[in-house]
Amino acid sequence: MEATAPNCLFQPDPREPHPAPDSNSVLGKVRRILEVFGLDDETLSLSELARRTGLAKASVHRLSQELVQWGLLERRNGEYRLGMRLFEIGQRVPRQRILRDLARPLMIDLVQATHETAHLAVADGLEVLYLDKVSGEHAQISRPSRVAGRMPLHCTATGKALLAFGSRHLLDEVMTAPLTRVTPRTTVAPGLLAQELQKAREQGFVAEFEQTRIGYMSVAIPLTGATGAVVAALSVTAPTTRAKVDRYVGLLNLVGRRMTKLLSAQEI
Amino acid sequence: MEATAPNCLFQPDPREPHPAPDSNSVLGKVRRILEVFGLDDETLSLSELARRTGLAKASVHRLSQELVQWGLLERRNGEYRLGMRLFEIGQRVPRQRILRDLARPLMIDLVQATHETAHLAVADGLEVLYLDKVSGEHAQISRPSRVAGRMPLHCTATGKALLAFGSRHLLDEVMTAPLTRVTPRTTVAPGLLAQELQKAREQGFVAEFEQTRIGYMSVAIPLTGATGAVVAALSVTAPTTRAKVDRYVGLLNLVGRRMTKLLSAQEI
DNA sequence: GGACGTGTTCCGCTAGCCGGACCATTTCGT
DNA sequence: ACGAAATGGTCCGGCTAGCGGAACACGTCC
Repeated sequence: MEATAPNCLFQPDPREPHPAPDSNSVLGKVRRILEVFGLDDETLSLSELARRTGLAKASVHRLSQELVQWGLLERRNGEYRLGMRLFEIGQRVPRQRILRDLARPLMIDLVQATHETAHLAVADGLEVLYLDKVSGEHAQISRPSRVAGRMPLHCTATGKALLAFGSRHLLDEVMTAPLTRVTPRTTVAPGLLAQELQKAREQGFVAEFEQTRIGYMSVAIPLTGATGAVVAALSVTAPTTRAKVDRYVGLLNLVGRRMTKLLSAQEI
Repeated sequence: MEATAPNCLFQPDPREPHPAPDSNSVLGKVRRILEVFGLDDETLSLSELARRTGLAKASVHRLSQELVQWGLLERRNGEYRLGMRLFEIGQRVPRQRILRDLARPLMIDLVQATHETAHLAVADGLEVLYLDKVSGEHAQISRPSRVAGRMPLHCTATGKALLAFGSRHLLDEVMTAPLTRVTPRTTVAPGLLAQELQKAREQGFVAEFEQTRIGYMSVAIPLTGATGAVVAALSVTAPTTRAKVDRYVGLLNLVGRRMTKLLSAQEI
């Protein structure tokens, strides 16, 4: 009954969200193939695919053919890339779709009231996973936050909200792992983080200044589901020069109450 | 060299976008498992999964376990549902991401100018696949169009645009298959459809009235990529009572020109 | 009580997967 | 120009991973 693979010796990424990368099952190979496509690796050749996955060229060829037939992979003059059907199926995942559909109108309200950017995120592993993002009209240059992007839990406002109001177990996991420094102002001392979270629990919200990206700050609140457990977090991000924390907190609380009502009717 | 499976005898759906459903390979089984989750089937039990896929219970059990470990499936008190990682990988598919990222700001402009709903779609099989949707503030009740949803090519404005300006091969395929009637006003006569498409080619846009949904009309234009080929379509949908076709056409053409410039710099 | 339904485990058989070796092209490199 | 070294693609015997019927342990409903 001991799942969660025993291979904890891993350099590249300190504790990834889903363990067990090596497995010579067919599914293991398929997994490797689909996951070597990075966020910006548009296309990969067959040889490149074989090299990165560590699989035999013949195996990659056979499996890729089948994946193309399914639509999970596409072929563009000899190169492979992720296929449209992957997007299609991905849009069906209920946890994401329900949260998104409920939150979207409220996020638009938030953005219209603040002219800044709103984020919706859930915890996945030791990171936040952004489910949606609505940008304000203020032209934002090269903001790297993107939908389905990830960031550490301990440096983002949404992450801290999920930690402060989420399960004890998750917090313990974060505390035992080393806290990576994302910017010079990122909280990397466990004690300090604990203080921040305690303050958050008292205030009901989290504010973070330049801990994720220099020049920007965020305010976040937790969103609770029908059972009362925290299921997601909602945030407003703004340049520090324009930061109006009190206003963001007021608006977020307003939106949060509406969201709680909507979520209590749903099964998440 | 004869790919594309020889099993053309299929009742359930007249020509589905991706052929070859039966295959006793591991990937074939996984495909069945992931695709029996309908648009609204939140969760399925193991037995239900085995029943719908036609696979042995033990096989479903084993594969599902591996899928849960990967994150493509999630388990909620005994029931299975599509997992978050599916959403995450799906957001990476380049064709969708590039089109969406480029079109999103322009779609927001469109919506702010019209207060109606904008759609971005591509052709997939004999259907349009909606990549994105931006709704106007006018409260729209129970509009079933959703992101990653599908509709026949021949009844929607976006679909007709993709047919009129797309590849000859695609048009032939649509013409040979029977044209399903979605509403009483749907064009089901091939000759009439051909006329509509010819008119569209002359005018540079497509308008459709209540052919997809009673009470609503749409105007669409094609979007051309770097090579000059049509890669997607953009539309405005409004209740027939508020329809201002000329205005929508003007705005769409404006946006279309900007989009063409953006797309010509990208590789789609 | 038994007759369902569920999820889970076991285990021997076999077919589906494996991957080294090989081939046909194209693209270098000097 | 000419190999050298890439590339994508195919073949096929060996073997192992996957298969699925059967049996299991629950819970639930007449």
